[in-house]
Amino acid sequence: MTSQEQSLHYLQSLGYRLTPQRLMVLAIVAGGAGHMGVDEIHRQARAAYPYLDLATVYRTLRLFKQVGVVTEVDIDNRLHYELTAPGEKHHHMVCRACHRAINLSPHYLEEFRDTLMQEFGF
Amino acid sequence: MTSQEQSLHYLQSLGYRLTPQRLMVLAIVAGGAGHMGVDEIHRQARAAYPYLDLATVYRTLRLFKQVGVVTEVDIDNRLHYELTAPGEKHHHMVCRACHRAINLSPHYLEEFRDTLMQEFGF
DNA sequence: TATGTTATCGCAAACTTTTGCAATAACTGG
DNA sequence: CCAGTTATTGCAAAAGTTTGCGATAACATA
Repeated sequence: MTSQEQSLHYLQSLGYRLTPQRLMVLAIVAGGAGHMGVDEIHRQARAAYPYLDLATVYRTLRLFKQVGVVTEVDIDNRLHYELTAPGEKHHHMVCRACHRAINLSPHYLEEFRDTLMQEFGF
Repeated sequence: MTSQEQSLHYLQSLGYRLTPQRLMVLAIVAGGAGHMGVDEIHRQARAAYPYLDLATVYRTLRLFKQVGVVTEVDIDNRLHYELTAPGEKHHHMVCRACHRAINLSPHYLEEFRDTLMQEFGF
């Protein structure tokens, strides 16, 4: 069972219905690399499902976030989403000047964490 | 010198201008107890300054937040602001996934920044 | 105090996100 | 498999927030 299927089962177990719209949005977010803007998700979804409404995308993503399937990130005043990776710890850094977001590979974070642990004993 | 006056001086020292609108917004946020919604700030401000525009309130609060005079909080999909607790000279790092916050002393931030500059050319 | 420069303002419009509602489709139990 | 229940959808509109632009006012300099 893929992690996508797990998410869907989880939704169902909570009493939510499995709709084509939800499958589609999940697939797109899962397929994208890193955080995706709502607009981009909508655009991609409409390619295969032309009548899918923006409001539905927003509602779907809000639901996914609520149940923990997806993580919400605010980038330059716009909502972005990415699959929640239970095992993987990766963090974002958003440049305040250019608003570009970068994913920090664990390497630098670990280096940084080591420093923190030395100092604060985390 | 009150902490309000300190904030104003600080703004000026950064090259920002002191306008009646800014004085007003600062006074209102300082006067309110806890988080205040943008709407409420706007309403109160207009009582004394009828032509003050909502957009100006938004811009002012964004500026205050940027320079650290004020803290932004998202409550039920609406922006709220409160005076930043005086004396707080540390930085926060907030994990967007788990929402845990850690305080950083400037020293480690600088060290971390150096690493980032090397790698990403910021 | 007068003058020049330019940050800031008000206004209108754009943009992002949320919400109300009637129609539809997903699930349930028979 | 069928009918009933109700969560979900699409649409339209509202609500919240940001932005472009010309006019104005704050500050610096003399």
